[in-house]
Amino acid sequence: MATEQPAKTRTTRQGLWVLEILNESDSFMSAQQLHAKLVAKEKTIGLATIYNRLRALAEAHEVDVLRTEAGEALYRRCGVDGHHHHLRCRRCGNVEEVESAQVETWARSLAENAGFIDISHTIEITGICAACHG
Amino acid sequence: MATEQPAKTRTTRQGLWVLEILNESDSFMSAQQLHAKLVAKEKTIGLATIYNRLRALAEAHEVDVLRTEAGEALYRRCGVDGHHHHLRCRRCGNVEEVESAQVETWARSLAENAGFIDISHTIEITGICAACHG
DNA sequence: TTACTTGCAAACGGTTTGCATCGAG
DNA sequence: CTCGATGCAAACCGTTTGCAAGTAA
Repeated sequence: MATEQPAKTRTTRQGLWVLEILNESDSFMSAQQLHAKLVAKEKTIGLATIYNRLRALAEAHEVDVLRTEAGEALYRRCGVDGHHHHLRCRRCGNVEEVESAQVETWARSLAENAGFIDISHTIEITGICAACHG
Repeated sequence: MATEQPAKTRTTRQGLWVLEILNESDSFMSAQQLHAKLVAKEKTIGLATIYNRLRALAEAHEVDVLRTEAGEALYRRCGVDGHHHHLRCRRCGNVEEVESAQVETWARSLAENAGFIDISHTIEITGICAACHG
């Protein structure tokens, strides 16, 4: 393994703040929510910077990205190791993680059988959670 | 309490055009692509109308909607009966349909066990197809 | 006739970008 | 000192909406 250092990302105060917030939370958040959290912490940072950092992190696969039905992007720090999917309540927005080796296998072999390579997949299950329809 | 009005959608020339295009194609398309196809057929119709129709159709579950990574909405006529998912090539954009009762069951029971109701799900598998990496 | 539909144009909301300035290396 | 990072403001882009005119029922 090469001691790859192509990541020429400079260490800036703002960049660290963004990571800090991402690390503090274990659920998806939008760029604007992240910005709000920093403002709440009295950190001065521009929205543009957040979008820049987030895009860089996404390209480097350091965060996972998903889109809400409204077209808004949600980000979350997500180790490449723990691949999983989400069960989200459409009412309260709460997200639970979901894993299933079976489904992972199904998706992979299906695509392989079709001659695909470099396979990836996304699964989103939504509904109204018990607390919300109780 | 509920003054339920049934679908009181008027039959208009434009509404029919939109359905016509949706019926002609068996793959997802954006509102703008749909508009372009109508223009190509010398049909005069406003983009706003297409968005209106499409939104109404989506609310009535007459079309399926999904979002591209770029946040653009794609629509497709899709009978409620034939629920299926997609295997898409990231290079050529080709889409194949995929079905699996197993996975449908898995998704449903998973959400039910978590106490969810009104469950729905989306699965997107992507990769590079045989023709593209051959 | 009634009131839903159309469609132009303007508003919107999330995201990206131009560019002058800041600051890490 | 250099060159990437920052962030305000403005551009972008897909989508929604206000409203006057058109039209199905």
